[in-house]
Amino acid sequence: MELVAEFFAVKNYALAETLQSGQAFRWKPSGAGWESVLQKRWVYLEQTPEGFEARTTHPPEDWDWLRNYLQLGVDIDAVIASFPDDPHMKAAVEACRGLRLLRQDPWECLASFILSSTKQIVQIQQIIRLLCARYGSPLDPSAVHPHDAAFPTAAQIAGATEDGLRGCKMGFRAPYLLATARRVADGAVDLEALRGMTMEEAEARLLELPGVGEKIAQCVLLFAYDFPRAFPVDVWVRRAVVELYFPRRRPSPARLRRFIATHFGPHAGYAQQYLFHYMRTQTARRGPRG
DNA sequence: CACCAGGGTACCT
DNA sequence: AGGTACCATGGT
Repeated sequence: MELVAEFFAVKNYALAETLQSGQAFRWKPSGAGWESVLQKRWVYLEQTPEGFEARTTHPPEDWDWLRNYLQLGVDIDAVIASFPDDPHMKAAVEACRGLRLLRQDPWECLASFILSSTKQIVQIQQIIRLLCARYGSPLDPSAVHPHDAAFPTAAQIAGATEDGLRGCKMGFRAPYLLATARRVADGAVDLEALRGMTMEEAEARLLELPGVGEKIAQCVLLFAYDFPRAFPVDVWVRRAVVELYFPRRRPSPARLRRFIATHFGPHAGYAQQYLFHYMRTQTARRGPRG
């Protein structure tokens, strides 16, 4: 078994924060870096002063799959420069300059966020670990960690039972994941077709799926597709926007939606991720109410 | 023990 | 359109 290594030069890429920022759930610390499984490949990443080093099995013809996943072509300074010029966004950027958005596989992203509802990130990671081990295809036995498995396909989950999925600790989310997996597996929904749609069309398709509401739809649009204005609003982001921008009187849901849709600019999704990270690290272990 | 977690759904006004 | 109970599970 042979490992292949490659160096990537990149500035302002906060690798650790990005991989643990609640977008993707399969990265775990390993040595001086991080490891995960992308598609059918085991991957290791380690930050260096000039960028980072990547290692993988199965010599790839090229590294485009990793460049795309890590979004190395994004000019993060231009993205940050597009944020609204207000003290709250400045503080969020200062808290972690270099936080990035990943570009994930649509099915893995969709399934992962169906499992995310009212769960803490560590628990989502645990559920997905069980799901992959029990339903995903094992990687090549010559891999670095022969027990690692790919994220299960929609067809693999569609072939499971609700009780079997509940055995992965996902509770009431099991019937949602099962029903959505069946719709994807039988072709009732084509996740690839969403790439050519407007954000509104793509969101409408996602909202048809069981267990997918506005928040999860926005997560998939932002983390798996190319919709930079998608803006997932979870409890942390809602708290951030309300406390920072509406300190006196809490806004009506309609007012809040209108503000979010207009205030954060063409890269609103990045702004959201900075606010999420800022809020979560500032108030870590201090309790939700601060 | 009470409360919370990258929510969605059914059902109420 | 806006509000609420309920849905499992594990952590604090």
